[in-house]
Amino acid sequence: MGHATDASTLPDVSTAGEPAGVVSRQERKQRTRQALLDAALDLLADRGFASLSLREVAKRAGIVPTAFYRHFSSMEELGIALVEETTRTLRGMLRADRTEPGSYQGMIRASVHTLYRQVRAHEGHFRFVTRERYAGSGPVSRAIAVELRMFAGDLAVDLARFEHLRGWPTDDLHLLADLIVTAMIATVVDLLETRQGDSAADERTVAVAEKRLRMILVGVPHWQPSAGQRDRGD
Amino acid sequence: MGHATDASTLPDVSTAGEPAGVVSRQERKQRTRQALLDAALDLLADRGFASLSLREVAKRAGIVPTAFYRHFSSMEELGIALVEETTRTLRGMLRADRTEPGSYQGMIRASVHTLYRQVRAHEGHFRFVTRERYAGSGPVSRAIAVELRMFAGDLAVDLARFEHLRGWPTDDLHLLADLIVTAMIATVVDLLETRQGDSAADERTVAVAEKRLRMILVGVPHWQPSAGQRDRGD
DNA sequence: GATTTGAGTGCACAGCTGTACACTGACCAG
DNA sequence: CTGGTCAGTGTACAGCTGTGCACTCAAATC
Repeated sequence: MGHATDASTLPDVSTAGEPAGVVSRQERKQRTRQALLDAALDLLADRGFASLSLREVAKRAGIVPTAFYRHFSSMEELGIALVEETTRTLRGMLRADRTEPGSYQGMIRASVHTLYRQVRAHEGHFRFVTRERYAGSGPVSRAIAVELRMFAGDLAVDLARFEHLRGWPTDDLHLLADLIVTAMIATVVDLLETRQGDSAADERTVAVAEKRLRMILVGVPHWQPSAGQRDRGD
Repeated sequence: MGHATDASTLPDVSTAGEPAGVVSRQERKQRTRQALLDAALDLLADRGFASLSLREVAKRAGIVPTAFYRHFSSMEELGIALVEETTRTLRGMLRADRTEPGSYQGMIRASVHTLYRQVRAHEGHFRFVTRERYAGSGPVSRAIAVELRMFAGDLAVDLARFEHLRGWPTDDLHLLADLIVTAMIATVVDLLETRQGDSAADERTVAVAEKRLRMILVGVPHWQPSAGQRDRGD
């Protein structure tokens, strides 16, 4: 990408109809930026983010270490960009899965399916996020925590539209939403542990994911909001 | 501990009634070993295990880097020892909390209280374990996974003694057990995020933990084992 | 066409890393 | 008293780390 023989940049023909090889300067920059993100993700396949060095990422992206700073002021900033990349579209997709609140069952199936497709399409991203979620007190973990809180917030709002949940206090609603988000994360982990390509195992994992959510939600109609504290013995 | 002026080793009086300063050789060794574990835990207060160097740990423990190998063949081995230290007593304590299966409520309260005391008494250990749980594919993460599976296994066995759960298939039982273990881990994380010393906040966190477990368990009597798949619309 | 901008280069530096090697000296068994 | 064991020492080395600095040279701007 740097000093090598690069025949793609023709002398004239400045702005034609967006051909593959010819690029503006800022487009070229963004391409290198993406190369850095992709390089980092590659290296993160079997290691933690903290053990990742700037030099390593730069080398794999095909640039010299010091050029890294033209794109990110630190590795942490790159990490945050990776978090954003992961959740950018997913949040909206999951919200869409709950637009018409029919049955829990339908909502569960749609959400799990969306999550499944998204994880399989971007394994590296989700492996990174689930790993870094608790891995330290750095800015990356904090960014992930913020994103997850937004997921849970979205969900709490949507849950409030359901029959049995209409009367629940906000605290209980958020507790349930957190429980569901946690279950979804567990599903992500399950999927990442399932060897890719084994579609039978995938179906099993998805079935377990749906069952897990049903198990959480089956109690909803029988929960008495914040009455609590009494030992009812069963 | 090494060449420094060490007045504690008196010339004679070999094996008296276990005074503090006088030690056998293997006892001295084990003391250094413990110093290494403690040093590692100190350093892990705000960083990931992977970013921990052998030299650093050795220095904080008061020995020279190469002496580290007298105790552990690698940092990974030390990490595994830390995992073991964390779960060694806890597993039995939690089992004891479920010896007489009275009510869910009692079981919940006892378990949460045990976990609470244990976390507060060994914050560093639990911070380490919750962080490293997903942090990579290394031997440490694997050791943690094994321990957690044992916790869940214990729990599944004990759950099988309860009224409504007697007829459940093993799969469903394990799913429920995993759900509960996950909730307990979430509680650990909550406790570690709660500033230590704020007893009011502690009580709130414990209350949330109990409520979360109740929310999971309230559905148990209404779950129809593996009937599933049908969309029952609520 | 002349000038400015800025992505990427190459070198340099101090500081850290794991670990090989030969060593010391206190403890312990004979 | 003698000799072996072994926890801990000190030196050394190659390889990696982040980042400062002066640079090139194509693209963008005037």
